[in-house]
Order: sequence, then C-alpha cells, then structure tokens
Amino acid sequence: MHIARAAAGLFVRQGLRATRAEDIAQAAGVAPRTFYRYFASKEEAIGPLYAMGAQRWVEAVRTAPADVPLPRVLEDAARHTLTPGLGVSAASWNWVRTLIRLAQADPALRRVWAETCQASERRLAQALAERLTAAHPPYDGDNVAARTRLAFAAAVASAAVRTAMENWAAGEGPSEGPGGPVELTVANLRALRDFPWGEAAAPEGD
Amino acid sequence: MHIARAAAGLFVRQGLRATRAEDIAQAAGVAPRTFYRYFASKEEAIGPLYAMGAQRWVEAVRTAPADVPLPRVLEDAARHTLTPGLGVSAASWNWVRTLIRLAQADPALRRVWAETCQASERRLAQALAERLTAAHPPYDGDNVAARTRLAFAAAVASAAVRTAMENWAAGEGPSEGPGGPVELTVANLRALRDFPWGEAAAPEGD
DNA sequence: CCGCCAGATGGCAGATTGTGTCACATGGGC
DNA sequence: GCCCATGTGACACAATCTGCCATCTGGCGG
Repeated sequence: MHIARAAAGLFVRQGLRATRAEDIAQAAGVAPRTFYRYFASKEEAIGPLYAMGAQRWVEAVRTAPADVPLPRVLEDAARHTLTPGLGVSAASWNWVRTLIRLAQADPALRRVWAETCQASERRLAQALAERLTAAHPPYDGDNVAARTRLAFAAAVASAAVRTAMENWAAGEGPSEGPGGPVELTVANLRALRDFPWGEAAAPEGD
Repeated sequence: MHIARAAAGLFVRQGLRATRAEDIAQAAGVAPRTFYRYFASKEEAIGPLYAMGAQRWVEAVRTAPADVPLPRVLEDAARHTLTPGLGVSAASWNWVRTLIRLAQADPALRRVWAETCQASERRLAQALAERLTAAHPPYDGDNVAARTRLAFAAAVASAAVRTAMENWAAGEGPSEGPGGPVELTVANLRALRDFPWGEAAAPEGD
C-alpha cells in the first residue's frame, strides 16, 4: 500500500505531530477524502507496514507440512521471515528498526502497533486451529478451555517474535547473526521449552 | 477515575459512535476542555478501567516473596486478582465482561485494549527484573538477550491472563469455577510447564 | 455501439475532535 | 497579604472525520 509508505516517510522525516492527514494524501497522490476511505486516522496509515511482516510469518506457519512438530515450524517460519535477504531486503531492515522505534516513541502509534500484533495473533490462532483440526479431529472449537489454550499458544508464539523485534529495534545490534531478530526469536522459543520457570528466568547469563 | 466510569456507562448504553466527548465530560461533571486534559481521545477514556485489573495483578507479582518460585507466584497472583470477591466484587464481573466485549467489538477500543495490555506487560517485565536483580545479582540489564528473555517471560505471563479474559468474556461461562477467568489462566500457566509443544497443543481434550 | 451497473475516487459541507492560550479559583507556605 | 503551584474552565481555531453526491473507469449483456 503506497499510501502507507508515504505516511511512514513523512512520519520519520518530519514527525507524527507535524504531519497532517492531508499531507499524507498529497504525498501519496490521492485526495484527502480517499485517504480517509482507507484509514480512519493518520496513525493507522502505517498499520499495513507493521502487518506485512506478521502476515508473512503467519503464512509460513500456515503452509508448513502438518507432520513437522510445532516448535520446529515456528523456528523455521521465523528464519524464513526474519532473515535479511529472504523476502525483505537486507537494506530495508534499518527501515524496519526505524518504524518500530517510531511506534515505541508515540502513544498513538504504539496503540496501532499493539493492535496490529494482536490482530496477527488472532490470524496465527486461526492457522493453528487449522493445523489442529487436520491432525486431531477431536479438537473441539466450541470448548472454551480448548479455544483459550489455542489462543494462548498463538499469543506465546507471537510474543516470541514481538519481544525479539522490539528489543532488537530498541538497541543498536545487527540485523543478522547473534543479537539479530532471528537469534532472539529462536532463543525465546527454545527458552520456552526448557524453562524450568520454577526458578527465576536467568540461570545461565546469556 | 470517575470520568472513565462515566465514559464506560455511556459507551455501553448508547454505543461508542453516538457518544461525543462533550457528552462524557458533561456526564462526569467537568468541562470538555478538562476532559481533554486527561485523555487524548474519547476512546482512551476507558483505558483506566482496563488498566485497573492489570495493575492489581502486577502489584501482586511484585510484592510476592522472592523465594517463592515464579510459576507459583503467577498462579497466586491470578487467584488473588481474578477470584470474584477478592478486591473486585462478584457483581461487577458482569461489568468486566461487558467492557471486554466492547473492546472486541470496536476497532478503536480494541486498540486501547491492546495498548493497555502491552503497557501492563512492560510493568510486569519491570517487576520481574526487580525480582531477578534481587535473586541473581549477575543479571545484566544491558544485555539484549537477557532483556529480551525477560520481556518474553512477561509477555507470556501476561498473555496467559489476557487470553483467559478474552475467551471468558467472549462466551457465557461463569465468572467463577471451571470456565472462569481463574481456571483458564491457571490452565494456561500449567500448560506452559508441561507443553511438550513438540506435538500439537491438544493432547488431552480438556 | 449503447445503456447499465459496480467499484473506486474526488469534491464539498459540516459536525466532531483536539490544542494553544489565557483567565480564574483554590490551597499551602512564607 | 503575597506568591506560587495546581487544577479547572472558556474561547478560538486548527485538524480530524463523515455523509452525500458527482465523476470516472471497466466489464457485461443487449
């Protein structure tokens, strides 16, 4: 969505506050009225940019073979989605970092980011449900406990990626290798498996 | 915050759309300008209501003795916060359900809900960090990997409660006992521990 | 070719929202 | 009493959204 790109460009260049919805519309080459046909507010305009990555990740999970164990699926999807060069050019990772920082800096944008994350979480839950119904016919989608468990699994997986991205973006680390999004995400997923969780969360100080 | 209550009342009674910021101000007995001194938009006005519960939960975790294992702390905090009658009157749980449903129904309110959840997640991360520095002096807050791991832990714990609340509110289940917020949350936390997670997430169909 | 419809877009008016600025009141300390 | 900090209100105005209608475009059947 080129309107979203125009919005992001203006937000980064001159700040959210100084950018009017009309400016975005003009930069994107559309009428103000058209802008508001797609977005309810100027903040929402970068939503699609935030959603893109999550979209790819969920899709990778959805299309994974049903016989691969879930943790493996999540890890592979993370690698496939977050490794610079695969789908997202290595250069534009700086852009990604900038956008995430932007979201953390402004309350209104943080709301958009948060909502986007929860939305993709719901899509992931949907994808996991499909996996389940395919593998375990007795999965009962009407059962509150079962649905909650599924939503929780999606939330956890989603959080593994989200916290990795947020913390990576907040620092100055590289977009690849140790300290990069992929490594942090994988570390989260692994920690999940062997969390004693009984004792506090920093046994070995990595 | 009595402005928040006034806003919630109007939103529930006549809908978000039909409620103007000025109406809320009037219902709360303040001038419109004063309303905007506290909230940037009318949607934000119910934020404090969403935050209250999370606030209590985080506080319960923070004040837990350092020698109690974390999963236990989380479970206890959940019971303490989510059991009707302890702090939140049994009657007002219907109100809670209504408010959460409201959030799921409207995009703008969903954003507020999402942001509130992430905000309390950050506070929980802060609380966990304090626990850690107290217990394991070598905890390194400057380390990206360590910070991410901590944020992830907070996100997971937070998601356990959030998904429980969302799924409880979406259905018609009781606010207490099986199918209630407490049970669902505890089930999430337990599932976390013995997730083989290797095989799909619905072994025993509870 | 023509009429027609569906969908996307733009123009315009106006209600609503959000903000800068100043004024007024209250209450505590000197 | 004076002063300052803090919370509140009034007014004007910029910016945000929205309803309604006109216009354009492309496809489709007559």
